[in-house]
Amino acid sequence: MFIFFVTSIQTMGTAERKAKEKEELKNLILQAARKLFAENGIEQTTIRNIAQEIEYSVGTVYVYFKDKNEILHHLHIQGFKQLGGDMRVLASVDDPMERLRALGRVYLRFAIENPDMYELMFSMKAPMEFLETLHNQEWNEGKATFDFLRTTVNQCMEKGHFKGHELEALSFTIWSATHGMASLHINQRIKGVNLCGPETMLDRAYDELVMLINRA
Amino acid sequence: MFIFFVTSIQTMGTAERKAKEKEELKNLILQAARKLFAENGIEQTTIRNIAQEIEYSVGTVYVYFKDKNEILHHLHIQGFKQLGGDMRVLASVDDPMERLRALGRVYLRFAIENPDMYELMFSMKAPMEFLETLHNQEWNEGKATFDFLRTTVNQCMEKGHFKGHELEALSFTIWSATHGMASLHINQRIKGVNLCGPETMLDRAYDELVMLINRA
DNA sequence: AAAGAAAATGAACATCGTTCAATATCTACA
DNA sequence: TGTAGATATTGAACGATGTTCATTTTCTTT
Repeated sequence: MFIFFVTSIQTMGTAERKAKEKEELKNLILQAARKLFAENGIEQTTIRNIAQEIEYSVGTVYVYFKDKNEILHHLHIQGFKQLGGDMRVLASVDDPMERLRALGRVYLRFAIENPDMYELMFSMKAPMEFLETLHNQEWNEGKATFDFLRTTVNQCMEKGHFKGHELEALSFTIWSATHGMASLHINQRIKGVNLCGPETMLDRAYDELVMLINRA
Repeated sequence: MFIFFVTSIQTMGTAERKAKEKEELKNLILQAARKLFAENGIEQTTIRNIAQEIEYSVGTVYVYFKDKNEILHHLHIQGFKQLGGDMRVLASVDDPMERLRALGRVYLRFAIENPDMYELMFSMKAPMEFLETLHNQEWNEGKATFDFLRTTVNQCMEKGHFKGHELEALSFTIWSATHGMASLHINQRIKGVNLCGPETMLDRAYDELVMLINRA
């Protein structure tokens, strides 16, 4: 599919080096973007800020990324890699019910510690809009994360839990409940609704969910 | 605190009329904003659009509203009034468990039918940021809505359900689960995760939640 | 060393929310 | 009824944003 016009034996060496340099700069942009996100939030981070951070011009950023959505999409993938890593730690937990309960706590901790990243992954339009510009591209990151949950729920079922429930729908319900807590917390919708601190409320609420799940 | 300099007997009449006219124009702006929201979405709706819709200048909008956040906050209140009205219909349902189950369906239907309004009410920063600019102002809209849920859950407890659960935390958990479904649906995070249509998935997932609740 | 390819630049454009001096309209009273 | 003062409305202008692209700079090959 790709045709390279090779004009000499040495050309291939420099071409590889150039490709590596391009990749490095691309990563440098993403790294700067992520740093500025963590420092000032996504909304406050502009293309000009990113360019200034890596000491390149604005136009250069657009040489390496089609638009801001593509940058956000790449960071959204990085976020899923981090969350995936956090979740894989639980692979060592043998009892599926215990793993399921721990999974939600890992998920919630990730959301609380990386609120901007979480919003990018599960709320913002930008990364999904970029996904739509690609043809036939599916949301593999979300799929993989959900698969981990579904597999765990399935193992719970095999052990006799969740009788009468549907695997797919129940997994989605559990995801929804946990995501809902994270979402309401990040979007500051807990404030004013209860008396205790929002993080305490999250822990208590998750305990309630666990109680509901344990019964089934 | 407010001092009116009244210069004649008739002054009060015209002052009232003026106040009413101001109120009417304010409502006209909100009405136009809401119409444009429904037509083109919140993100695509600009102050200039709103001004053009009501055939006033841009500056006029800023005479009646401090900034865009204030407009969004007013519409966010309107949304809660509508949702509150939808929910109050269920006051006639005697059995609290039945009312609780129906409450979630009403909530989900509202979210699906008014996605932009829902986002404004439960996700966007703007209305909460405006709330913070006010002095000592709490999120009364959210409180009132949550109270309806908490009251219902409390009545369920009085009938012997949810033994061992905490009222406040369990209510929040149920809200989270339902909100999570709405949020994932509106933010297009269901696509690609499952095979069936997203709305079918929502119904199935809510049924699973109901099963969990019924057991407790 | 020079020509051609590749990379980097930053001024310029359209649009956004927002401001405010200037203008237009209306009100109250002689 | 006419006029001064209050009130309401205007829209050009500002700064910031994402984005584009003709131009310039740098690198590569011969």
